[in-house]
Amino acid sequence: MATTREEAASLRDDDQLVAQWRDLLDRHARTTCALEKVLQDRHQLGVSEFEVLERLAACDKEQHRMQGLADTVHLSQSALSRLIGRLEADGLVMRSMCSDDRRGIFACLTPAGRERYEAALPTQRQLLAELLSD
Amino acid sequence: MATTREEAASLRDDDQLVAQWRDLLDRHARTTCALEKVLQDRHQLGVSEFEVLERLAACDKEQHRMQGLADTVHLSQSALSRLIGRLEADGLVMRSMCSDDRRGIFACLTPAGRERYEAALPTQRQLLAELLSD
DNA sequence: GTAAGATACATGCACGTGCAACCTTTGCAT
DNA sequence: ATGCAAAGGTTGCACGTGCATGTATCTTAC
Repeated sequence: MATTREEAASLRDDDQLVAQWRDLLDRHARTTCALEKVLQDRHQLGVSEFEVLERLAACDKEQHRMQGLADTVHLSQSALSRLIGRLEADGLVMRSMCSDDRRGIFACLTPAGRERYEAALPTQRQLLAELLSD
Repeated sequence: MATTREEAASLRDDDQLVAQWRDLLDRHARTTCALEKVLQDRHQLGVSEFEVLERLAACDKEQHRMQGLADTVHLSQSALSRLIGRLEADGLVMRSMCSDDRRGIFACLTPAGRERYEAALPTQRQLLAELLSD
């Protein structure tokens, strides 16, 4: 059967869209998998854990709310709550109340947390450089 | 303290690398989350399920081995085994032996599977178009 | 032909995640 | 002041995933 010019164009668009989508999936899977392994092996940290530590390390003085953190690392509220729980159990972060809104909870790095983050940092950057360059 | 020109350049590289990484994470999270919701709501399919159906629908005659599928959709072998199990339980795919290598297992679409895939296709493409364009 | 190693798939298990339910606190309306 | 909805955070639960293991089959070397 014949194909009109418009249909052909729309097919090309579709193919290009799918290619873009698969490229995104490929990149994400490769990078995340590799990072997960190396961070876990060398520093006992998962990818999400590292991302959270990075946000906390960024603005040192500022305290970070749970909800805000959850948004920036694309985790559900509950996932972040437990993640912070794990980090706290490992002595890497501390929870503290915020006095002006007593519903809120602040998370901040402990010295051990900062140390662990800084140890893991070069590992992560190097892997990113390898895998995102192509 | 002073910063040499080389250090400054390396800092810029680092920032750019991190920006690229976060952009990847952002895009992936947004797209995957939205897709997951809409595919689940409207077609009772997860993102991975849809991806597998798409691979199966692509070359209709050709039979697909489990391992090959696992690689193309970035799932572990066990994850794919169970995913095919779910699809099979839903009547969307069929497993069949391959006679030349009796370790291997073929997966192929059932008519119901093809129907479900084709029903979900426009939904997925439209969402991709919305979210990947920016 | 047989034994040893490799490959393909399935399954037990531990773990991280999202959703929904819950509790506390806050803000707003009356 | 009081009641009521909304927001922040935690927890019970179900589910999908990866890793390690188990079983069957294929391959290679002797």
